[in-house]
Amino acid sequence: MEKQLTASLRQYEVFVAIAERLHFGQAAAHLGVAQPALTQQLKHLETAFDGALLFDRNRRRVTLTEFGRALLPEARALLQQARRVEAVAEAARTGERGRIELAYVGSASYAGILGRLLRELRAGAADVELILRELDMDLQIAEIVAGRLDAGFVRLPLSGVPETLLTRTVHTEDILLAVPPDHRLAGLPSVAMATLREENFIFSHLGPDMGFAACAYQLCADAGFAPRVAHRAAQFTAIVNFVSAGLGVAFVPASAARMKDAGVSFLPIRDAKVQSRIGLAYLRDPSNPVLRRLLDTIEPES
Amino acid sequence: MEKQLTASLRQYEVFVAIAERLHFGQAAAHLGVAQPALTQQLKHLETAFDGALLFDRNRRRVTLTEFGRALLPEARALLQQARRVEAVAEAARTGERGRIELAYVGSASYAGILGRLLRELRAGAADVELILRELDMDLQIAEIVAGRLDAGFVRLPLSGVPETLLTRTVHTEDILLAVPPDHRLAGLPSVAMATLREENFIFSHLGPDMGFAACAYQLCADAGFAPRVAHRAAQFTAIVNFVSAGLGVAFVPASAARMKDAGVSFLPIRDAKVQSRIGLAYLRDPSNPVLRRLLDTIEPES
DNA sequence: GTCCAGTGATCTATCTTGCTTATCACCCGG
DNA sequence: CCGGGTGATAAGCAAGATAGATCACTGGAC
Repeated sequence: MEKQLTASLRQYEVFVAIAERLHFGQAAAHLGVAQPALTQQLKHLETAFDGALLFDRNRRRVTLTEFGRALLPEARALLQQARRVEAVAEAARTGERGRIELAYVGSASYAGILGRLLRELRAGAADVELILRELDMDLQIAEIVAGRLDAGFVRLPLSGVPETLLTRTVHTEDILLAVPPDHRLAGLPSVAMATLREENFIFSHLGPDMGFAACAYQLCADAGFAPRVAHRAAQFTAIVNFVSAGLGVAFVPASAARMKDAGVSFLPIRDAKVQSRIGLAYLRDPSNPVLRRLLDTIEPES
Repeated sequence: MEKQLTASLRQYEVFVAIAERLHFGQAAAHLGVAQPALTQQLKHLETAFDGALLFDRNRRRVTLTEFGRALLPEARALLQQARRVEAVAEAARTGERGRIELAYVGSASYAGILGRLLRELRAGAADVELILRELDMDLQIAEIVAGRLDAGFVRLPLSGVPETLLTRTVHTEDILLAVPPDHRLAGLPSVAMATLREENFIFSHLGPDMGFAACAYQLCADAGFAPRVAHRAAQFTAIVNFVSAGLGVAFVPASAARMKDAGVSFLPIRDAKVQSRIGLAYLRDPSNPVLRRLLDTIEPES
């Protein structure tokens, strides 16, 4: 049980108010209380300091004692810090200040999500510490549900996740077909899904019901066939490498086409009815004010 | 009427205590109160912040929310400042810290008073601001009585001063006779008072009942004559100059003999029964803790 | 010298705050 | 399913804070 504080903020407030005016009545008016309250609070403060007087009260004139003069700057600093705490509290409460921990799937970084995120977070002169890491979407979901991660950018859709896990689309892009340099389709301005029925496909390692793979399967299903999956890879960089090596063709998000890798062609799909969406996944009713503010900023109509 | 503070030191104290242990019971024990008090105080603090929760209380485990985490360092700083105020108060109360305004008569500076004063004030790692000025003793007394000066070094004795003005002797020294180079006594190892009856004297401008002049008159009275005062001057430097010019002889404190001015001789007085004393003059029951401490330091038996 | 306006201190009643004890509600390990 | 551990809640009490009325003293006006 450590040493207790003996004086209260209120008492310092009274002390400083009197010291600034050297007049009990005016100080009382400033603090919005009756004058006897000041006499009493000040007396308590003096008692806390072993009875040492802070003011000489000559009935007619109030002056600081040397003791009071020595204490005044420290008391002012204390009040300033108290106001600062409350200001920080207000900022932290509204999410203008604080910490947020986010993750993103690798392919989100191609889409310019991260730069936009930083811009959103800094909006309104906010002072937010951002902790960011790349993580596969299945791990992200586990971390978010476990409360170890505030939110994460994933490829939609999700499936088989708790209903407390919500998502909000933040980016939508077309799906392109990546073909090797020597492929029969290479060089064409675009392709139709129907012509792909017999192709060998490189797919993500994730199942057919989540993320980008779900969109890819949907494209094929819309065209009336099931894709023949020749290989699987975890990242689009790897998938594009596979395509480059001639092992098959692959659906990739448009942003992944920036990788002009070894002559791989990225062809628009004329009759694609789905696009790939990147979304922010988070738990319903987030307790982190920074996340709440981010969600408000991203889509104010919520 | 400015913005009021909404939370008390106690509430921050409770918040920090809980945050440091993440356990209400242990925090309560640390603060020396029962556990429900913490629940209540914390709730008050949260209410003050618009109801934003500072902790997640899962019955089984208490964890800081992001909001609480953001607030914690500021709250710690606030408590630290509060402890600092109390430490400064303690130092100021005991006079280890603060300000003191002193004066001294010019002749006190010869006697090494000022260096000693500084040493006393710095004793015990004290942090004291010293404001020091040279001032004639009559002005010093007026300033001290008016409360514009904490204390002053003067030549004793005083007379005609309020009985609330006390003095404490801090230095005692012999009185010497200053004679011109061509004086009949110049070069003698010492003089007797009886041989000075017919001399012309240079005296201080102050009356015969105060300070050094009082001692000088006493010397003559003890020898059975009244000195013939040929000239008066305010400072001993001027007096010695007069002597040097051959206008007369003068009594001076031994410390003034350091001025080896133009061949003036300073002769011990064989039969002197009085010495000159420098004293610190101050008002009874000084309110300035630094002065109180100085008085204790100078003469602890008071 | 006397009086009066101004100002801080004091008194008292009332209301609020903070604490305590007792008890409840809930989680979790055995 | 039970029992230990933990935070929340409830009720009562003591201390603290405030308002309003009044007192007591100062210092200037005249």
